[in-house]
Amino acid sequence: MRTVNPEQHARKRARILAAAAEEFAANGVDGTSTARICRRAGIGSGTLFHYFPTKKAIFHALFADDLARTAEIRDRALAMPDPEEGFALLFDRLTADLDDPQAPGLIAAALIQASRDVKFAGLLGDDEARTLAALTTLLERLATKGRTPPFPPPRAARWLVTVIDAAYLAATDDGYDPAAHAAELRHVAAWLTATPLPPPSRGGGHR
Amino acid sequence: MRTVNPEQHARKRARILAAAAEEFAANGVDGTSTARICRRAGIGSGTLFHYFPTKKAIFHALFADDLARTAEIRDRALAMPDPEEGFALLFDRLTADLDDPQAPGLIAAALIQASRDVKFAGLLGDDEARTLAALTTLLERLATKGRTPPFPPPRAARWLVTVIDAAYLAATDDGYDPAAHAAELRHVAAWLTATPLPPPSRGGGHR
DNA sequence: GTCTATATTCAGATAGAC
DNA sequence: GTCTATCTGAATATAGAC
Repeated sequence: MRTVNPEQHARKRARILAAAAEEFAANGVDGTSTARICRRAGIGSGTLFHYFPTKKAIFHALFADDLARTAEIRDRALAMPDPEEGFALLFDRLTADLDDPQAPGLIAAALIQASRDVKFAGLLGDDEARTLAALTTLLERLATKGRTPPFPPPRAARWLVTVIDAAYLAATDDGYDPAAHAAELRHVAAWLTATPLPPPSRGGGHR
Repeated sequence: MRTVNPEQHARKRARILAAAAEEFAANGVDGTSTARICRRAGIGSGTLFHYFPTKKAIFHALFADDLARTAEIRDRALAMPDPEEGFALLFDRLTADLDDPQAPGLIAAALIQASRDVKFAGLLGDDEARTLAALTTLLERLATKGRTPPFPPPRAARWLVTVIDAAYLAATDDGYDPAAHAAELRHVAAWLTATPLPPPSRGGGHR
């Protein structure tokens, strides 16, 4: 009998997700029809529902894949003996997609989805809570080394996340220069955390 | 013959817009049916389309009303002899809706709409460009008084707007305290602009 | 009320692994 | 040769703008 080829399956799944991301980023969840995703992915509608049970599930998968990788890096950062290194690692991850032109649209779509889809809200909320906790811990460790940010660690962590989110949104502006923007963001983050950030580790984004 | 009562007309129009704002903020444009707006506004669908030609037009009106008032205040701020006072006035306006729970949803809806609706994108883009220009001018005037922000005025203005946008989005967090948040935002803004901001002028928001 | 758009289903066709 | 993964496109039923 025929068996499932995991590699092939994963490839096609990724292709569908890429097509869906483009559509969702441009038109939101409700503004995207499954037919458009199919057309862009070059498949029939039956195939789409062979890989994902519902349109909502496609959107969930798009984020779940990403959040899983973030969780990994978060743990790695917390396990590092040097908090400065850990902080830099996590910061790099959180800003890795700054040059992804789809980011603003996907964030907007996610915001709306979260207000209507409890499960999805939990997915995002959980991740955010863990990220805030990790950043707080790292900032507390840095504080014992004499680094005192303008706000107490939990609030500094909150503002850091806020500013990073803001940086993603600003990618909609015209005349947007990812490199210059990233450099400025490092400057703002350094002030917020009283921690100089080393130049970004080359190696590129991850999507 | 029966004539229109302008006051009554405006009242009902405002009521429809309020209902629409609530729905759009929670479900986005595509996720909101005109039927839901009608139900919430307590009117029939015929009435809705008597006041607005299309669903899109309702969304436009929601923002156009607000942007017109912002434009007014922007001009007033630029005309002030003391740039510090002008800056404070404009800043207060830009942050006036921070305690509006609908703000995050409406911003998300606007982001998606802007990517699909050229006219709407123009509406927002125009306003943003004017606001950036006004802030830049004010920061330049402040610079001549010895206030030197961490970035040159156009970039400092850009970051200020970006951070304010982000502050609106952060209003989705639980445990969100508008007052504390606003105070911290003032601190961040003061650093970004090298300008101490006086305590917010009481008088409340405007929506 | 009308008329269009669209998520999801289904009955079937093809083809690779055993 | 059989069994199942994979894929298709028409059919359905429902919702929603106007």
